[in-house]
Amino acid sequence: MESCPTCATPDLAFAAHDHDHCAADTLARAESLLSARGQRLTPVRKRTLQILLESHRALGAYDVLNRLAADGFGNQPPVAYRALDFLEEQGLAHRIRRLNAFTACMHPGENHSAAFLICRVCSAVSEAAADPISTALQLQAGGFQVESSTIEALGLCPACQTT
Amino acid sequence: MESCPTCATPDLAFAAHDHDHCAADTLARAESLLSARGQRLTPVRKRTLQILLESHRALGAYDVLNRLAADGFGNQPPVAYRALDFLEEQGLAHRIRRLNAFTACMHPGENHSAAFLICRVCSAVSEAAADPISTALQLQAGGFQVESSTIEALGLCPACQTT
DNA sequence: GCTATATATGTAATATTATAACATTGCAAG
DNA sequence: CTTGCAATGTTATAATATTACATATATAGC
Repeated sequence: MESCPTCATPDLAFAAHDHDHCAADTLARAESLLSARGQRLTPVRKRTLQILLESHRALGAYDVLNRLAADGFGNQPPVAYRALDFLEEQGLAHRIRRLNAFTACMHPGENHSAAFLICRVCSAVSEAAADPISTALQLQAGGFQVESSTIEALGLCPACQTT
Repeated sequence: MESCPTCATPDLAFAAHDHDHCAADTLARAESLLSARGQRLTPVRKRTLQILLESHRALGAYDVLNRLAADGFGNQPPVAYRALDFLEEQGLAHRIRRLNAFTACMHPGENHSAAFLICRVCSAVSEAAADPISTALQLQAGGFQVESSTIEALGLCPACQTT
């Protein structure tokens, strides 16, 4: 599947863009990735991903759960957590630890460790390239062997700095 | 106050060392810092810091609370959270988001943004210099203005790689 | 020393986030 | 088909965190 040039912009989340297209494109890429892996995007999982894709924000598991329940799925926590955990394992969603919340991955299939930029004003969450940061981290870590890293920045997105 | 050369070793937490000395030294530095700032290290706060300083691990707020209660302090969550929040504000403790837990700061008074190395085997937590990592992060962040960052690595400490 | 004020602590109640355990359903390979 | 595994539903509970308000203690100003 071809990657959309607009959607590949690094801080897409903070820029005006055709969001319907952005979400649809990401969902399509997710479906294709999963089928290539022999994994199933079941109704709850698909709906969960769609919910996350509606905005470039992080949603709490219970927010997701309420949405799912409203759509006729189960309304107990494991329903949401299982779908979210699945999406995370498959690299289609990320957990934002700072917020105890989840956000859709905007670059599914790409090398997956990401750094997150969280705007404290508009709550948008954007992914930045983590590679240079991870490299710096492993360097500082010395003899410690890094297996997975959490890199999250809280601050002001370009738009919210001026307002 | 003079900094202890042994205690200043970067991955102290993972190395064998005179821990009583390490803890006492850090506590003394904390007291001197606070008094210079006109802040009070009250009994609960001091005890909380001592509890954190007993090991190079992160403790959950409720673990701390149980210890405090056993020592005759209040046994409701705010008792622990307030002490921990105070210590964090003063740069004497850090919250490890990945673990929903807290750890004593081993370099109080120094430039206070840190990166954490968490050993998944022995649970030791060590601080690494965050500056080079923060620099890389701000660089990748582009127009986003980073105000505070969370940098945590999960992996294997030197000792646990060999065993 | 007193007293007023601000700071800190105690406590009750509750909100929020997350998991364990087990029953049921439904798809899929043989 | 049917057997087995993956996914979902549901109940219950654990773990983490905050709000709100009452009480106590320290300190500065008198």
